[in-house]
Amino acid sequence: MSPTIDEVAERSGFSTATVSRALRGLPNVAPSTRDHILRAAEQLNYSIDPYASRLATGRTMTVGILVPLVDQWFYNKVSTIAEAVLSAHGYDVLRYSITGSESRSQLLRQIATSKRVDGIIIVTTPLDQDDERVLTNADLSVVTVETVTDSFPSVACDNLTAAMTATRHLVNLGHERIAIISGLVEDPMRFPIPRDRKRGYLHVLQENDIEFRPEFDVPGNFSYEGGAEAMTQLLSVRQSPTAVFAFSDEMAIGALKTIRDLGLRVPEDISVMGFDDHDVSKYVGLTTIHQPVAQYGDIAASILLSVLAGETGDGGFNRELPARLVIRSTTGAAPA
Amino acid sequence: MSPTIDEVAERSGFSTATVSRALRGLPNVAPSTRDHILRAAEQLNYSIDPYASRLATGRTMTVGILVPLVDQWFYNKVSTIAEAVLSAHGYDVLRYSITGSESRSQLLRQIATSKRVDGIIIVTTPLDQDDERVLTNADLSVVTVETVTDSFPSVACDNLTAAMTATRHLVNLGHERIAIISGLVEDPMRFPIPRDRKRGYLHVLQENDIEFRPEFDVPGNFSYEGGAEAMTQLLSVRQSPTAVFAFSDEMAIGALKTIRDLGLRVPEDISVMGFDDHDVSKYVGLTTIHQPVAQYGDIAASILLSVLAGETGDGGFNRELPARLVIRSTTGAAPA
DNA sequence: CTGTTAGCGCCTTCAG
DNA sequence: CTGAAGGCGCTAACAG
Repeated sequence: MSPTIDEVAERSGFSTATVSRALRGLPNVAPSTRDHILRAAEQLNYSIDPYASRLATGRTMTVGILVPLVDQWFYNKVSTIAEAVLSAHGYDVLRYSITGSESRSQLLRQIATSKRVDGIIIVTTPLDQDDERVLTNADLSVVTVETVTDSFPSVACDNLTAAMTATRHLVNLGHERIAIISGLVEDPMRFPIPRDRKRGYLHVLQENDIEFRPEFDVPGNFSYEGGAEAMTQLLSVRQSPTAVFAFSDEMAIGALKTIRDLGLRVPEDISVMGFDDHDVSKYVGLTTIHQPVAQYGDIAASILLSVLAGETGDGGFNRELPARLVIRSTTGAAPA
Repeated sequence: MSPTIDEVAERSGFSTATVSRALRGLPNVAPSTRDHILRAAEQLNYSIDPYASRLATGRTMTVGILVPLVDQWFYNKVSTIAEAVLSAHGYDVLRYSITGSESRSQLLRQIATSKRVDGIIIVTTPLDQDDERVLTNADLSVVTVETVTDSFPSVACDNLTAAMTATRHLVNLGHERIAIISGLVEDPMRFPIPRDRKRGYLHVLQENDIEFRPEFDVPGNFSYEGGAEAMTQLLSVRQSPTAVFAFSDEMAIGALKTIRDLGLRVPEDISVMGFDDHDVSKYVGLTTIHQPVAQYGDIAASILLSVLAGETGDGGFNRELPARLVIRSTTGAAPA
């Protein structure tokens, strides 16, 4: 079996209490004593049992990351970065994903009662009053990404403005028949992001006296395939769009395939723009809105760390990061 | 504070022992008793403290997944799926990624002594004798993916054959100047995959009396960018290649960009093929070798689960899954 | 079928 | 600066 703290105590000639202090770097241990103990631990190849430690301290030293659908670039990026900074600070991280069957609230309640984590990063998922209360009552530190509440600190970009920028880009190119490939086909949770982006789109349409056509709003489920399907639907409309703004790069790329399979040219016949700036977008020449996804993970993790460290950063700490237009080759002047 | 087992015992009128048994679904509990206890637990919103439980049982009910560089499609896919099946079976999962600074062996040793996991899925990473011993001594159940040892069960495809298939496809199209964009620039761990694929490539070259040109082997680091850079290097060679076989789709896509930026056409001027069948590949029309990545995660998790359950499946259980050529539009006849 | 009694390995007062 | 002792919440024999 692996060595316990008692063996280290015995070998070093000190009590387990002193060994515990020494190993954790606490004060009130004589330097020579500490050396002695560290050496003994080293020789025994000893390592603190994290679970026993947790039981004794009440701190789990693990945090959760909650994402809606883990198999998307955005979520992978955010969680990967967050994991890296968290684990660099000694935390274990558990990824939770909301699958179809469990509702967000159930999962949240389960996490809250499971005594498994000290804190959690909630990505993109909206929270209602109940959810917030459950989290607060469970004494969990929480940070949200791309969703804001008035209870927890958050990191996000201004989706409304970003969508306006995207739409304006298209309008400025002379497009008037501009469609959107929006969010989820079924959206029981009412994700705020697609809504904000659509509002930005509508705003710019109105600003330019362009009438919104309901058939120009087709959901794409944030997937390649969904984007491709949405596009075939959009192209089947009489007076089909000359430009499409997809709410994620994956959907935009799906749309591109549909367009090209039909023998249409991009951007000569139709312009396409995405949102996110997926790692692959640069390589397929997709015009898009770049949002600092990696930073979301980085900053969210850092905030969570400081909250866990007890640094009471005056409560509501909502960071808004800039998004920007990246023009590549899938958008161009509207056809004559 | 959250309720403890004692409170449930008190409220239900049974001892903690019986409560423990009832809650875990163990036998030797009268149905009515169990009902009673479950109800009490429910009312208290009680949930077993996993860390206390771990301490008492010695089983952590958590497993690790070790990947080299987590920010790649392949690893995300494998680990996401594996996480899903593992957590469906009550396990927590911790992702470990080998970063530049820590060596594989260090990490492995750390994991082995950390007492944190019962088992681990090791993806793509080669293991030497020492590594294997460390893992075995720590009494960890291990399953490997895309790397085989004679100590642990594994899942993989036949990279040699798959690479031969890929190369033959190119040869059959009339190509003779076939380059590869291979693995890591620096490969201290000596990953077996790029080696196997290169062997397959060389084999087919030889089979067809095509001489291997060393300048036709450029590493691409398995990234979009690396693939793009490798391609510019390949195109700067006198008598540059008419076909390129990249060892991952990301690299192939990077290469495509370089080619097109230079005004060359694909596949008329140059053919490109990848490996993996990345989710995006279908949408960019990339010819590639499809390997069942999701299944790797699924099967590896299942095997690990059965090993953890003590089902001694006669030791070496090496599953080899089929890979297949998927012809799309980036490969074509060699230019005249 | 149920309860009692020891721990699991570590941390934390509280003395010294 | 160091040690003794009790307890974190749960499980595992062993009795009954």
